[in-house]
Amino acid sequence: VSKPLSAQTALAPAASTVEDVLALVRARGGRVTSPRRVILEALFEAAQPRVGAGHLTAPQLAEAVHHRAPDVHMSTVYRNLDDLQRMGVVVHSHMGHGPATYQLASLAHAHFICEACGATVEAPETLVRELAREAQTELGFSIDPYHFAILGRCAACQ
Amino acid sequence: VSKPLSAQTALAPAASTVEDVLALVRARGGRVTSPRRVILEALFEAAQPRVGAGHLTAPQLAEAVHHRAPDVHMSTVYRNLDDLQRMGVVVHSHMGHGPATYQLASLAHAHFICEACGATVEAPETLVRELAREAQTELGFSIDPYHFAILGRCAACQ
DNA sequence: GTGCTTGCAAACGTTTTGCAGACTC
DNA sequence: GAGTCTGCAAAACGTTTGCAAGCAC
Repeated sequence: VSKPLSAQTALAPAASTVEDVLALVRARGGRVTSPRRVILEALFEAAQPRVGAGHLTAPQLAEAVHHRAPDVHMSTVYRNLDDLQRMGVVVHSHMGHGPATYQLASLAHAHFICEACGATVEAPETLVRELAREAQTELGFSIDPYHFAILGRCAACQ
Repeated sequence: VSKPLSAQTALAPAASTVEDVLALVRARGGRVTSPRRVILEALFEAAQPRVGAGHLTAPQLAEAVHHRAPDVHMSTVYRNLDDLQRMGVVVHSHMGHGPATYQLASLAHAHFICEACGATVEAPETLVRELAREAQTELGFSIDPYHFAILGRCAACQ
């Protein structure tokens, strides 16, 4: 049984700047603090195509945060990730083994991960939607397609 | 002629008794020890429809093992799960949050898990096969459908 | 001022490791 | 006899918690 999701609000609509997200945070009863701002900045930075795939583990995020604000504590990072998820502006997913990764809700996408070379492939939306449709009609199940990566072997590694 | 355990071998064909699996273990270069036998017995027991869904976390498995053999150490459980996976007779998967779960390879199946009530729904093979086919034709990606559960909300909880 | 949020330290649960001795084949 | 496997102790790892002080609103 997973954590209570009852307090989870709807996911954030596309928000393209840190200040957009902070406005959402405020609108949803959260406060704007400097650790929170830095954490969101780091998540935005990781989402830059040149920088990364847009998802970071909590330790990776903490390291990025420490470049700007060395005093932000690990536990603050975890608590913020939790809170930001409850506010619907961040989502986490499980990519292969190892710790969960976090990303901005507005940028969430489904993943395939190659077990051999570690490559991550973004799943096309059509495929995701089709799976969602089938799970709904056949099982009455409404899937959360971004939460778990699908593992296997990429074209090059088969 | 002992086989290296470093390389993963093909998954085991249907093996319906502990002794069948142990024969496979021997055939693949593993030895038959009493902790190993007890661990497999516990996995078989969990697969009984009346007992459970067929998958246990490592701590759950350790507890079951301790009923029969209190001296089997936690680390032995982990090492055996590792070895048995390498020999292709056990697989693990990630079901929602929390630790990985292990099951007999011959009984592996894909899962949907309800985030609200925790119910686990076995995915119909047709659906799994279709997803596998699409991932292959559209992305050249060969999926391992049993490794990760798909989260969402079951019919009752939507 | 209220009460959300923070830093710190300590603990938690799961998993991995090094080692010497025991056991299977 | 060779090499796998075991129990033990210790540590690594990611994560959570209690608390008193600090800060946003």
